[in-house]
Amino acid sequence: MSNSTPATIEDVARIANVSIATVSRAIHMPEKVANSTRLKVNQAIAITGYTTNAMARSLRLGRSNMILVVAPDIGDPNFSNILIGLENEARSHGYGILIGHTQNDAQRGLEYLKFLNSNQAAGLILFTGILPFGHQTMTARLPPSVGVFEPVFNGGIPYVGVDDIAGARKAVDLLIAEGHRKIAFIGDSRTRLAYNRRRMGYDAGLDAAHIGADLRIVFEGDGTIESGRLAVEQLFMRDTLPTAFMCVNDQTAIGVMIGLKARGYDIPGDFSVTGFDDVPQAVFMSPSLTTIRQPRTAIGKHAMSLLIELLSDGQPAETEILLLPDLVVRNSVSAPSRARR
Amino acid sequence: MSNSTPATIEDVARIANVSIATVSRAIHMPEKVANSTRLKVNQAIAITGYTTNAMARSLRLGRSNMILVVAPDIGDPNFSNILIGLENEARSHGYGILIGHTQNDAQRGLEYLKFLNSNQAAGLILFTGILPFGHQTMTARLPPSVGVFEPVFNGGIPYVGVDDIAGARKAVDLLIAEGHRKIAFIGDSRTRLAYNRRRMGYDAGLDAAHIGADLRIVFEGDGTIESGRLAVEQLFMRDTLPTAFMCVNDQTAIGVMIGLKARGYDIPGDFSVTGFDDVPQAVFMSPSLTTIRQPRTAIGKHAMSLLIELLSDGQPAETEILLLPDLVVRNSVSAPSRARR
DNA sequence: ACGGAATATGTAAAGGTTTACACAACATGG
DNA sequence: CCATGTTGTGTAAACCTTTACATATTCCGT
Repeated sequence: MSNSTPATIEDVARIANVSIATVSRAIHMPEKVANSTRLKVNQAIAITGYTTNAMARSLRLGRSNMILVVAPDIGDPNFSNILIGLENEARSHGYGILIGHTQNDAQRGLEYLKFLNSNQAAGLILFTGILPFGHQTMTARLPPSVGVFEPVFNGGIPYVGVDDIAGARKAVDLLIAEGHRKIAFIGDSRTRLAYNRRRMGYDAGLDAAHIGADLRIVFEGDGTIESGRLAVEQLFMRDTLPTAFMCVNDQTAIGVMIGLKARGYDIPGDFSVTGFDDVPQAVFMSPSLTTIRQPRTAIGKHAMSLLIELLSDGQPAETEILLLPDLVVRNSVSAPSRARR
Repeated sequence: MSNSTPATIEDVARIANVSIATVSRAIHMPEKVANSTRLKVNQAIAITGYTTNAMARSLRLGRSNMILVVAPDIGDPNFSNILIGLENEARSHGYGILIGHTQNDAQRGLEYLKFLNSNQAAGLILFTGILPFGHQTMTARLPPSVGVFEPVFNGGIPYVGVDDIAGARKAVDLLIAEGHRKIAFIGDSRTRLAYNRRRMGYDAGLDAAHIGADLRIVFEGDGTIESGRLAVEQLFMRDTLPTAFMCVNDQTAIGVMIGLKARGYDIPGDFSVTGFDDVPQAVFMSPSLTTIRQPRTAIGKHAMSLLIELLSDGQPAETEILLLPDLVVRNSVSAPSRARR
């Protein structure tokens, strides 16, 4: 019993006095075996401590019960909570997850492609634009896949993301409600889908409040803290100062806050600032950052359940799932100071 | 060639005009096959795009090339960088990693134990005290394992951690060098190894400077932000105020800073504060937190390489690897104010 | 009571790999 | 030139599971 080698289905069959086929059926199609038999088998399983050898099973079935999650950066604070969502959902459907990170290295990506080709994963969860998918040959063999945050190719692969437009709209609406009319938008790269969508939310919000767009206070950058700080510097060299900064992400917002504080301004007394993402440190900033929270765990959950659906049906129910992000009100926003209003 | 089903060893054998055994040998024991044959096989592999079916291989070999990493909390900011270290090392030795998190739930832990029993992982990386390892029967079947941060059982399983004593010593030495003599120690639970070790570093540092221990300024807590804040409150109810707070971890230090700021004190003007861990937000605090940095990536790397060694040799070269953490000097420490010195 | 369906179980093949063993070819030393 | 060793390759078994097919049993309606 406390043998060193794990029990096989044969051990169970011998003890239950049935064939191995019956044991397999008792486990996977319980309704197909007689009650009495099922009982015997279950007892034998309890005695032996038998667990199905996943490798043999996968080999026979031609697919594994593992799902590969490939992300560019495991250390990204956005990642871990999504992972939790992914993992919970996967486990509850009998799948395990396997994590790979490419560090944006094409070589790495290729390795994972190989991995997939050797049938080691039944499905793939793909974070924003990672794999060197130029290779048409490779993509042909890709297992069922789901993207996270942004669509992966032109076609085919469904994805789960966040409704950036609606999220950005919440931020800009808050600022407008507080009385701001001159709201700067500090973005990252125009090549990024998130930028364009959040910008659309920003534009729509201004439009709805009949505030004309002012391109002098709209910036591009690269989404880093430094890029936020730089945007502030540039703004102060011009003549049109905003009363609020709406930032494309929290990193940028943090940079903006640093820049403003370095110039001796008070937040939110002199300027209001909003972010997007709600990274962990947002709450530790002083003032704590008002931002739009990515529903990370939910994103993970949805992405995985979409993939699992794909795995069984073959057809995606929908090709795009956009989750609604929440506004998290903290202390970086207030009414504009009379002086500069 | 661009077939939908992946190529098998048989396809390669047919094209190279050899037996499948030779193909296998050409791959895994290249020195055992003739040069000419190896060439033919390699060409055939290139043509077919063959990759070994990992499941079949694992089944045959009786072990997988996957390593399970079990952690209580994937979202822990300490975790991701360790993961990077683990993953890099694993991949470079042909292993993949597989992540499970228990969320401190015994049921979850049990599931992973089952997983291990079904031979799905060749080895195990275990973060601080996670699995419900009371079950002696279970532990008997555990694959080669390595702990991270703290030893897992009484015996047997080697681990990789950080030299807490030396790390704490660096912090206390810095404070002493700055001129502090009344240094509070804000700990978490005495049941935790890290607490005891860091406390030892603290004691040793005071001792070396011939400063008598003052138990009125030594606290226990639970390692959370709130617990740090609470310690400050308690201190102010007594009469013996320190000039510096040495905290068992960054969370506690953050709490201490919040508590002190809430009372209107300036850091480091009125009080100096040190942490331990260097969590990501440490640098974003104001003032930024002087702390002891966990060499996270290195910890991951060492843990994995120890495990891989175990996997091949069976015997651990050493049973404990302690890495030296670095002091990260930021802005939360200065000389004590004259008034309270 | 009989034919046929429904139910329950067993037999055996297949999935892709590694490796013990067998065998062939060839080299070496006497 | 034979005995022996070395080198390279092939054959076939084994790893553990699932499932198509065959077989045996039971049940039902007529």
